[in-house]
Amino acid sequence: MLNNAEISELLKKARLRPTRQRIFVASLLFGSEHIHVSAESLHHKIKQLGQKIALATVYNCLHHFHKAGLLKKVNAVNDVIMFDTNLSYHHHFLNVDTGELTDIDEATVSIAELPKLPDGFETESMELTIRVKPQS
Amino acid sequence: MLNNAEISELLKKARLRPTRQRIFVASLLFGSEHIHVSAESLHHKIKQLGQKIALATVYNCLHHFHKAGLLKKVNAVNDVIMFDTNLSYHHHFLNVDTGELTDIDEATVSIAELPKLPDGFETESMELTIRVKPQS
DNA sequence: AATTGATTTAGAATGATTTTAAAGTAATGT
DNA sequence: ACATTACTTTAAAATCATTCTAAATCAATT
Ligand SMILES: [Mn+2]
Ligand SMILES: [Mn+2]
Ligand SMILES: [Zn+2]
Ligand SMILES: [Zn+2]
Repeated sequence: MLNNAEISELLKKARLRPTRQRIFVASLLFGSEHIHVSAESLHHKIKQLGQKIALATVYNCLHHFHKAGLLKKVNAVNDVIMFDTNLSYHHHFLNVDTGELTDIDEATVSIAELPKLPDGFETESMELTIRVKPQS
Repeated sequence: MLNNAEISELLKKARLRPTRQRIFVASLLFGSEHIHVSAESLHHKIKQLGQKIALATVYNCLHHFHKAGLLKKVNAVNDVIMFDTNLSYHHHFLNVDTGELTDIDEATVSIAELPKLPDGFETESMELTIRVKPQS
């Protein structure tokens, strides 16, 4: 629920030119509930809303937003890269049928022990994915 | 370290015809340490060993072995499907630079609490991936 | 308004995987 | 053994997500 001026401001702070396309994409991503999108899913949503932005631009946009720290890249699912507006450290349910991701409330998971890393390595990120499917 | 007769037996038990190609592929996968392979990496290894099996056959083989419960499919990494000869429930280090997977000893991780699943869903699998990179 | 460098875009290219369809082979019955 | 049958292998084409190319457009700056 941010207005265009606010979105422009947000983009400028991230050192991204507030272009027509970026403003529209950002309006779909930020300022409301956290969501998970792929380039394709976002492109579909844009078309549904009667706008026309090239698919390549959506890819560019998502990657730029990610580099700028506005989006988190989530483990690919079914060969599709998902981006997450929830930047905090958290885990996911993954619907294996649809590929849909749902955040897991971090308070409900606790990892008690962790193994030591291989020598000379450091952790980049850590994610628990619980793959779920409709009860059979 | 299985001989061809043992591998044939293993394939028959899995209701897979013990063809020349499957026997060779199985000999590379089973009977020694647990490994993680992609179709490409396995195909490379086969060529290195002076054998010639079509890449499509390697794909078919891995998928058949997976359906037969001989291999576990691990989350895709960098757009590449990895298969795991370690069938037990376990977690991985993922080298984000190379895509290489390493098993985490299950005894060194413990997940203390888990969230409740969405209604009508059941867990298919659960995996912790610790992405690691060379220390900077 | 002109310049400059970034951005957008359609379309081509890429790379992993899957599909097709034809040729080859394992299993089964005779 | 031989024939039959069903399954498997293979090269090549197709698919699909993503990236690249190069020309057109645009935002920011002078
Ligand atoms: Mn793919
Ligand atoms: Mn790809
Ligand atoms: Zn999330
Ligand atoms: Zn493993």
